[in-house]
Amino acid sequence: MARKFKITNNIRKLRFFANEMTQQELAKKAEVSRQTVNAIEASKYSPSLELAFRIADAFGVKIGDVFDYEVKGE
Amino acid sequence: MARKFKITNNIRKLRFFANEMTQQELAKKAEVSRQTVNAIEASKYSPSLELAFRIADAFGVKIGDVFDYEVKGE
DNA sequence: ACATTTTGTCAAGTATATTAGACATTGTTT
DNA sequence: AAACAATGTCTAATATACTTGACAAAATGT
Repeated sequence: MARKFKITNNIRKLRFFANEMTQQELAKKAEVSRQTVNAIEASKYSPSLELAFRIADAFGVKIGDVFDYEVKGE
Repeated sequence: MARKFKITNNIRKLRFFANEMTQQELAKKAEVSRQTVNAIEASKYSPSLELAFRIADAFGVKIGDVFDYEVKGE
């Protein structure tokens, strides 16, 4: 019955540790719009796998270091 | 100017090592249609991050063990 | 206090992922 | 050879991601 997953991310923390990189800068590095970065950081929706990779790349980390997922309820 | 990425995957190999698990079975485990599994395995398009996580989960491995990406040219 | 930057948010449009149904092809089993 | 399972592929519909433009709110700098 369609287990539900919730995807979480550490974008805020990663920006902080990257000398408080701005959403705008991240957007530029990942070649995506600022609004999209904002929405993803706020978990409004989850990105495509492609964008997820580009974001990880912008921080120089692995995709698993940016995004994680949890199975909701069991 | 919009670097191009290509996403690759090891689904075929992972199915093989999982006792030749069928696309149908993988589809069921990842709660996705068989056609989608087929298309993704053949790199016709890349999945959503959510589905990428579910596929990794179906094999009991990390997302980076299923998908990888390469920067095209440079 | 004023100006500037950063973030949050909305709406409407475009692009891409995912679906179901159907059928052809290939490989396997009897 | 006939039956069956697995894969490949197409089409049309629906869902979700992503875009631009614009404006308000919050934070930061002078």
